[in-house]
Amino acid sequence: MHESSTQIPIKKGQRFADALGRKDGEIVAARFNGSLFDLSSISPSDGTFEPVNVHSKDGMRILRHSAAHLMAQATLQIYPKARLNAGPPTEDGFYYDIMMDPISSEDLGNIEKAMKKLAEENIPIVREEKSKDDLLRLFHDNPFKIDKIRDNVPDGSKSSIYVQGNFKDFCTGPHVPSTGYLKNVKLLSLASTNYKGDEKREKLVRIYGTVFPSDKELKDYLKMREEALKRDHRKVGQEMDLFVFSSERAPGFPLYTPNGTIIRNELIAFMHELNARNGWQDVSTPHIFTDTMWKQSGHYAKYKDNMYTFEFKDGTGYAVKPMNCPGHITIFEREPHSYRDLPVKYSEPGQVYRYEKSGEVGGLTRPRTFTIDDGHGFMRADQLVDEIKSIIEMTRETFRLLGESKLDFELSVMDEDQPENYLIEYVCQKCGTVFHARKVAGEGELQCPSCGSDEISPDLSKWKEATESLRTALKESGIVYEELKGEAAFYGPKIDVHVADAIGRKWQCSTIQVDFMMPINFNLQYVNQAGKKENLVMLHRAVFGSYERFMAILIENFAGNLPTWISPMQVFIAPVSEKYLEYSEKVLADMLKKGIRAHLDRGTDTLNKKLKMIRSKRPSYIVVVGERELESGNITVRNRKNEQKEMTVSGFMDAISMEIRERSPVQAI
RNA sequence: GCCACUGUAGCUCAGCAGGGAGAGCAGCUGAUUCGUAAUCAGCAGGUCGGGGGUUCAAAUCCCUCCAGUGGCUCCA
Repeated sequence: MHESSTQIPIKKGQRFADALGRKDGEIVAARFNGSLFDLSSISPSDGTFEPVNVHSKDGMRILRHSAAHLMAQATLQIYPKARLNAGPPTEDGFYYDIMMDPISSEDLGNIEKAMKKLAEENIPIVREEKSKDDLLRLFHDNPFKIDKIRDNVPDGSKSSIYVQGNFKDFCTGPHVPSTGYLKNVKLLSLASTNYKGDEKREKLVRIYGTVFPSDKELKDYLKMREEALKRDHRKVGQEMDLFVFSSERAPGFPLYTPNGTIIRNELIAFMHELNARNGWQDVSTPHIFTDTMWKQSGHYAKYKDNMYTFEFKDGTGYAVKPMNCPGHITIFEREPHSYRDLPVKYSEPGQVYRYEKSGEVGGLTRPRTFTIDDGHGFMRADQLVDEIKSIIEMTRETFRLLGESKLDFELSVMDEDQPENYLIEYVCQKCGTVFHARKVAGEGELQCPSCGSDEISPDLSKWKEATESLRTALKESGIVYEELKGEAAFYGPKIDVHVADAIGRKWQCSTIQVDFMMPINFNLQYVNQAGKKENLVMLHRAVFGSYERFMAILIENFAGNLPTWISPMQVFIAPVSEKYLEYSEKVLADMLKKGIRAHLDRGTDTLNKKLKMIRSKRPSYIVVVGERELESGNITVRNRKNEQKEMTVSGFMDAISMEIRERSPVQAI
């Protein structure tokens, strides 16, 4: 991205465009005193401004926001009855939400055509200041805009609209100077959404598109998008024969083939070692528990609709587990714990089942059963920071498996203005009882469970302490993170790590959650130094997140060309002809004996054909055996970069074994 | 769950203004015994997602259900 820091002097009352002097199609706005202005705007005072290049982050946002307006203009031309809601820029394009009759992807072409025509006409985009009353009058036939004007413009003050030809939109801008800047647009997809994300509100059509400063950049982007689709784990998984879905027998439930199971097992083995090194003990729990447990844990109250439940013929209610924590708690509870024992940390590859609504299921990133590398730590509050730091370090080590990958850390904290969303500690002012509760909307005021008084006051100190522990751990680990207010789980604050897939969608992988609820629900305590029982804190953590989702990201990250240690086919042996089968069998047997996942092609195809056909299975190394090798007793090895080398069998096996042992992301040969 | 699109052989896809269900690859058989991204020939393979309707006749038109894809909502 192009970031400039050139400063240009400007006088009060002068237009930015005039001060800029030269005509430069790359400059789309001006930054003055930290705010963005249209080039056609007048400077409010003397000073200097920075020209905003279209290739800068702000420049692209302005370009895309302007393209959203252009799309709205074109849409209104074709569908005059349409009503616009909002059209912001996104990370790689823009969208506009519009209330209109559903349209099809063919209609998108027409809108795009109309947009290009308007861009060709190079219509000036003009900002106009209007009073609130004028705004309400101008947009009287659009309830969404009226809402926005009422919400955002204080009485008696002014705001702006942007006008291009016969089109106007309520908007603070800034925008590019004219529609001519928006020639390289492409409409990408259609979706539906509801006003304010509320499914009870109006249904809107969302049209996605993108725009670039030049035709070449647009073409490059579209090409990149196409390439990304080829890396989709569902496609690669099919080619490599890793998993299957049976839409009739198990919709949304992945079944792993032998190849896929190899990847899964390697990941599980990695996590087993990482856990052991960090003091997490392996446990194993059943998939089904009686409903008494789910009632106690609170899962029934909140998630019963998303759980697979059934009643056995003896009348007992059961549920397939949607989470592993109650199981781990059941193990923890088996004996009393001294403060000296803590932390106690249990982990397991715990397979859970959650009913995801039909439109939400998809591939391995959102299946209906998945296996969490689930860990539950039982500890004292003073141990939180160190334990969280340790998990953060585990996260870093784990994601190094992907080579270069960008991790987004998020800290989700409570919104203190909405205490009803959280489980909070309350103190009764009358009798002094301390209790935990979650205010439920519409259920009236909370009362003290022992004296019935409603003179109770919330005590947020535990929440604050937990949040501060997470913050401290992040800071001391040197992590740059984003803090999201109101995103905390109802039982505690959390850290989430997001990783992007092939098409740029962000998926939550690692998570570290402080939990107040479970220790209360299950009355989990330890005996302190004074011999008194004390509440403990629970830490839920997953490093991969789920094996399914991590596998998807792993596949997409490497486009299926996995590091050798986790590659289902580490070596593919291709004899030049059947004459060399006997020698090939010997080479294969040697490798299998060493634990190398080698596969021999015993078919009668030509060498060319064998190599062509195995391509989609993405073997780490290809070994060719023919007359030369038979005579020398060697093999010819070809790596992923298509580099060839003749080696002794033992030399190759030593090198690849080392590579596998080290879980190296790069090839040794 | 909501909106749009899609569903034909193991895979990729053609056929769809109604009238014989097709191709390439994979598979099987035979010939070829081959040096780094497809040797040749033959054979076999399908309830056209399921159900209902319109029609003399439906893969094709209509309705409905299911599933998949992209979004929205949700994601303990």
